[in-house]
Amino acid sequence: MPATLRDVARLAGVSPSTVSRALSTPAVVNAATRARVQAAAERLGYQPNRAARGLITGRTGNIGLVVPDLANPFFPSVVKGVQARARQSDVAVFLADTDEDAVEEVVLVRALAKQVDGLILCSPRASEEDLVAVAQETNVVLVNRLVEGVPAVTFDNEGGMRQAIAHLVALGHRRIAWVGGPKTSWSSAHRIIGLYAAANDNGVALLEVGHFAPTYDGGMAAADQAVATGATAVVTYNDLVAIGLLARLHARGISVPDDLSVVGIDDIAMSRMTRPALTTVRLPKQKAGQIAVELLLAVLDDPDPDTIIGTRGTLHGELIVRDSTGVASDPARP
Amino acid sequence: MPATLRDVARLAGVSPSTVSRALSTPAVVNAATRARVQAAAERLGYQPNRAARGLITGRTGNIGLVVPDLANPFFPSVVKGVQARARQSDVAVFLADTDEDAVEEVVLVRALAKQVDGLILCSPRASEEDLVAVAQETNVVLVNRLVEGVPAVTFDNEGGMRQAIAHLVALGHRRIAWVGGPKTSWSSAHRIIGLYAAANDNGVALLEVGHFAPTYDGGMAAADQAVATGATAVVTYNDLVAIGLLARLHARGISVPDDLSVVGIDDIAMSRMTRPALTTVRLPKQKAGQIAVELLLAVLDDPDPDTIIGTRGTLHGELIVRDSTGVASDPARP
DNA sequence: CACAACACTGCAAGCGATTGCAGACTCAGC
DNA sequence: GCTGAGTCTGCAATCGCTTGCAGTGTTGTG
Repeated sequence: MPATLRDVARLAGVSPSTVSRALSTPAVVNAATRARVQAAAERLGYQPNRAARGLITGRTGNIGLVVPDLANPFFPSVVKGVQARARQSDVAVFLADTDEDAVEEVVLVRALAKQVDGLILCSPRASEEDLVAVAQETNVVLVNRLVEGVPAVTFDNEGGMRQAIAHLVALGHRRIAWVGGPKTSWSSAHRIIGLYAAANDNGVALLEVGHFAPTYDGGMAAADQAVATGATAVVTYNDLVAIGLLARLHARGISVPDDLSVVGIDDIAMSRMTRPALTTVRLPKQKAGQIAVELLLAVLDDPDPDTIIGTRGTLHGELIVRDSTGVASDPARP
Repeated sequence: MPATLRDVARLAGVSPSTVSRALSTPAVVNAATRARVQAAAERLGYQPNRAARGLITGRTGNIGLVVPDLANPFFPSVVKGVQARARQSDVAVFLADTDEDAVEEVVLVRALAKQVDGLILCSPRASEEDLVAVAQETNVVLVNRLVEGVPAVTFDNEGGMRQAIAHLVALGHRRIAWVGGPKTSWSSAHRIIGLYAAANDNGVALLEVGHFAPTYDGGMAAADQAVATGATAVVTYNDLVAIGLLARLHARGISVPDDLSVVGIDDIAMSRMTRPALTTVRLPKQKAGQIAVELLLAVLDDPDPDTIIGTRGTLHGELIVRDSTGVASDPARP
């Protein structure tokens, strides 16, 4: 039913090969012919059949995007960034949600790999070995995870943590608690490194309160332990955790920021809607998605390993001060 | 690099056609041969090339999913449902986000249509005519929107609204405000119908306060007008709007539910995290995604228009009572 | 004016699968 | 023992497009 290359060729009075060239390698065909072909294509509303093209070129024009959990508002933002950038380059994106399951993730990735030119793995939960293996079979770009030899776009965790600590220190905080994310989380591990560095530089005591699910309930679970540390401020793995923490603190009658300051990370939309509104480190999530696509496109055009190693983006966060942080309470008071 | 049909054929000592049949129409080939072929395929890790198959069968094994805005937590839930169900049937899903733009939506749909066997349009913003046109060119299933002759899965808006009103009436409310969604929203239009029906049956005065963006800011904007109606309770287009409304009410020192009760619709994850936690009508969002896939799959298998007309799912909502609703305040008091 | 260089265009061979048609073989029935 | 039905299997065409190679026509140069 839809017009084929032959139809265009017939209408333009040229051979199919000429049509093909006129459309995909315009430079190589005579200007007059090209115009005729383009007019014909236009008139017929010709759209090349992707399957046929893919069959011969080996490229599908599709990319895959794998995220751990769409219900976590962090990821939809990244997805939007990917979508928008991909559309500009006329590539379609397959989306897959792994439900935070590292095993499922690898299975899904393998399945998707066959149907796409490349994959963007956002905050993958899989092991480093698995990721390296996958990266060898397919074109892969990582987001929010760094693995030797695999192109990636990450956030400057250390810088973000430094901003958070500097802010808290300026408010007089000297004992700061850290609520960690999942044990296997790459970003959780790296955030704490930045945190220690900043804490050391500022003479601040950092109190770790363990690992929690990156969710509202995780935050609820962490709250009491965070309070028990005697810290005057707490930094959490992400905003969702901070929001859960806020809820539990309120339930216990602990006032934020009067008794305790809270800082999140991500700046999801919800964070400005809480009471008090959450101070947080804003991560350029959409931007990350966008850059990831650009990286992937670059890799596809030039799969030279040497070039790839260099292609790595680090995005900087920005401290957003809202109402959940205030001057340190007198630790002697309560 | 990957094994092809020929490779399998060579290894099994049969012709490619036999391999093809052994794998996709097992019944038609001799048991012994079939076993040999399957063993060979297994050993080579053979995976049929989708592009090649698609070229000849005209089916891609992919479906497209179009949503207005992933940043609205309602949609990720639907997407998850679609994903999960699609994966079971080994179909991949293309995701597209239209940014709430009706024009962009149609463009995107047309572009996607070429690469998929069918489309799921979730809460489409496009006009009825456009949707009908698209449905004629492609296999389409609608979610949260009804258009004559197009298979769809929708929510029982009337039933949901009845539950909300019944709840409020039981609490003594007799003047109830309605904060509408976007003018072009199908569900907004249908919710108000249900609302009027329920209001009439219960001798309740329904006060409309106009149309607002389906967002937190929309809710903020609507709050003062809702208060000005003198209603003792307000029902909003969705939870996001309710949450924005809650925030504005709090800023104005209006207590919920003491001074005013608030009911949302959707039950997004955020709704249990607000203060007070939001009473709302829970919509089975994931389920909707799942059913939509099943409908689409059914349509693909049997594109007979007569069958299609019948295939229509209505999902029922469930009132979730939390803390934003209480007994009606004495209207004379303020 | 002859010849080389160049710019276009067309032919035809695939890419990897599916499928209609016909040939080969088996087996039952007479 | 021969025919006909029935069961498998293989041949070859085809889906729509890309691309190496060869052929044609044009232009420039000596």
